[in-house]
Amino acid sequence: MSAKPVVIVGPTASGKSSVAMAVAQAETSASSPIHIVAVDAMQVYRDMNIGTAKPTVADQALVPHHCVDLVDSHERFTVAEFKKSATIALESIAKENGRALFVAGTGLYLTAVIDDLVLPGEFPETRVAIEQELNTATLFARLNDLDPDAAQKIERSNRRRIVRALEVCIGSGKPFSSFGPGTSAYPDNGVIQIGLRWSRDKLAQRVADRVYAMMNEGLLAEVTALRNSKQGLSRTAAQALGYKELLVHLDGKMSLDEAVNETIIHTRQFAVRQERWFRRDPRIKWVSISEDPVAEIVPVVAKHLR
RNA sequence: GGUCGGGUAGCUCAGUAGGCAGAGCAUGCGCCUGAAAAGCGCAGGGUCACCGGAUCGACGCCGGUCCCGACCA
Repeated sequence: MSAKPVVIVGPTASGKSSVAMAVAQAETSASSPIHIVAVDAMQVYRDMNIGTAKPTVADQALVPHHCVDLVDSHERFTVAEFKKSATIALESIAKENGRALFVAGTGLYLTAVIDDLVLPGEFPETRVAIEQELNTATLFARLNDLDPDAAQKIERSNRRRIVRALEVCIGSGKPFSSFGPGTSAYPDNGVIQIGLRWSRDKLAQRVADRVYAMMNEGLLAEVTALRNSKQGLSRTAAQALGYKELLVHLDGKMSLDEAVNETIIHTRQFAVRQERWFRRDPRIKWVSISEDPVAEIVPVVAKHLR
């Protein structure tokens, strides 16, 4: 990494983006402007704006943003592309003598960048061959044979992780575990991370409020347009919260009310999963918020940006 | 008013020819390297509507009460 960013982490609907905007505008030293980098697996897709809570055009005009709108919504996108884009963004920010402020909701993407995860590469033909085997237990046994260290860290029912580990072992000829300690190493990387923490009840309320607000802003129309586009949505984009559920509704398999309620539940669950991911990282400085994230957090972030 | 269903976990519902009460979802907790807004695991949770009866033993059988639904009048 060229320059050390300051990172704001927190679950969805915690108010990360508004904090970042406020910080960036408060710190308008012309010599070293703040750039916001979105570390978010869904804001990378163009034309998915309302449901991903993407920074608005107005916000993007006020403060330079990075890692937003990187690909079309029918395209495949993975951590590797993200890591590349974020690295390029950091370089260009450094070149402009700016300061990078990360707004991070996707833990894996953040780790990939700030802890410089080594991505072992992809081996598509190998993967296809592995996928032929339908019995996950058999795959697990094979992995346990090739790379016992990796197998030990994976639940034997987690087909997804088993397949990927096997893909790397067979494709690269080296054990998956030889590529590094993984996502839970938490090395001292010098990056300051500040976490926004809400009580569960308040966060749940904010999630529900935000989903209703998105509906009022026209999320249904946005999803309808994407659904009608010739290329459709990529596998990943089609799983985005709010989009996934509204697509089911548009297929006539669920009422609109149900789809909205499901979106609220799934978003709440996602927020909890994000909290669980981030709270394992001992390097994060947590700040509890009771009412107003901007008022309560901006001073903390600003202090670290000096 | 009558007949027939039904009342079991927060929700939707299984269940037992009487023998320690189940699933899915939700909730809590944990895991996480190319789909990560994804994926996987573990856990808590019940006066089986209420009252009485027969039985060694009742969520189940018998009698009554109260609720809900459908149909009939």
